[in-house]
Amino acid sequence: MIADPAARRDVPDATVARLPEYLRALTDLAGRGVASVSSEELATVAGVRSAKLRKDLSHLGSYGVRGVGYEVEVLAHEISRQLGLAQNWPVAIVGLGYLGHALATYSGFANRGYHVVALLDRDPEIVGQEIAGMIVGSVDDLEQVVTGHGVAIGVIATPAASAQEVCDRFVAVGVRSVLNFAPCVLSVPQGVHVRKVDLATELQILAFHEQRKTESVRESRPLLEVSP
Amino acid sequence: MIADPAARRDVPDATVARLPEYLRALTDLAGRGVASVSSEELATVAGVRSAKLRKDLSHLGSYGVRGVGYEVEVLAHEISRQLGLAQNWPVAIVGLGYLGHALATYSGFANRGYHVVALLDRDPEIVGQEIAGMIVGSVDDLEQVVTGHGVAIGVIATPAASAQEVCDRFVAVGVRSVLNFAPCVLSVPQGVHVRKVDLATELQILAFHEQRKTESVRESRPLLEVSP
DNA sequence: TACTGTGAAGCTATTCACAGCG
DNA sequence: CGCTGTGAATAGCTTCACAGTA
Repeated sequence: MIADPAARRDVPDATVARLPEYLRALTDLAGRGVASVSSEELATVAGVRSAKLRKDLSHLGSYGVRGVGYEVEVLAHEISRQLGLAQNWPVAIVGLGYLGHALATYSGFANRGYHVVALLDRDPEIVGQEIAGMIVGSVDDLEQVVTGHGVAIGVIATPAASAQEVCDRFVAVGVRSVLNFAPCVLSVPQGVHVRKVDLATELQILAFHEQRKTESVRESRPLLEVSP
Repeated sequence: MIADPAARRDVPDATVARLPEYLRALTDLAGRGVASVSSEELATVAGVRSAKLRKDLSHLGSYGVRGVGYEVEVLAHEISRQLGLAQNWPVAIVGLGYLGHALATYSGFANRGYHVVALLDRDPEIVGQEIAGMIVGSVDDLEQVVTGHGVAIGVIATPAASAQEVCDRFVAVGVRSVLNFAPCVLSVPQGVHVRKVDLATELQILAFHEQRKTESVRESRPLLEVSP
């Protein structure tokens, strides 16, 4: 085995997706003065099963003490490091409708390793406004802003019709990570990461399950058969 | 077979999670006057592989024509039906900070089978304001509002500290589907569905990958070779 | 022919259950 | 002893490849 703490093991995507939640849980515990937790306790706070938590953490290395548990500070620091939260990533937000506005003022960003360095919009009514202590700039200056601030992550909160164009411009000046709130698929070259969040999608998934619950109560019979 | 409410592994979760995206793609195509698509074309618009699309659709039944493709209208209708979008689910939003505001005005909801019937907040400064054509009510009236409008889905956009309490009150008056934007884990009884969206989580996942890219550039060596 | 629908194979993720260690 | 870390077992998801069909 390798002693190098920076040794890059392969961390599964499913695990990566849960690390922020573990970090959030650990931060909560630290705030309440808890110094040490078992996998069972931490799993409860994070909303997963303890076996899954232990397996996930095992991909990062061995940061627990057998018979005791995990030191909250140590583990929080390690997860932060792996997520790269020490680096204060410069973020630019394009599109300052209500959602962009919400993102710009979201304290969760500043507190967790991100630094919103630019707000851009196309609408002359919005350009020049002050939001979250920053002046909204024109999307025309996107390239200059990205280059000037070394923006690493681009957030797209525009209508769907503009999203691909904004994305292309981000990519053209070197942005390789994009968070897309517009309800459309973005096409990007290899090596660029896009994550998509669609608020309506989430509601639709809930509605699917809600409908099943309602149906099974109404019909009180299995959904098996449909005659053709 | 018995009408066991737990006996529903009909449509896999992973498939359900993609149905809204397929529907969005189909709606786009319909808007552009396209009447028929192949799985290849639809998959491209939806951002997946055609084999996955076909497998997903096969869980809903057989709505394509071999040698031809899918009729856009027919397939859109079928997915809508399965997602329960004909039912115009009544939704209540609690917490009208910027995010709640964004959700209340999000046209994606009204257009896709949801009906926001109530906005509630705790802050007397916000109660009484008009947002998206509705008057914000007091969270004190939550029970009355939920019962009166038959709210099926509760959206929580409050700070983390209030989220569990709001959730408990939703559940106590019969809400079984909750969309949680607060950065905390909600505990709910069996049979209640919670979906969580955390904006900071999404950024952290991107940052993880961004960091890996940056590291591998800095070190400029392939990820394979690790000397033991 | 050109496409869908689907078994089967391959992969990834989760859970189990216990060895290993403080 | 109690708890972590992990191989092994299981479950779930994706991809392949082609049989089946309008």
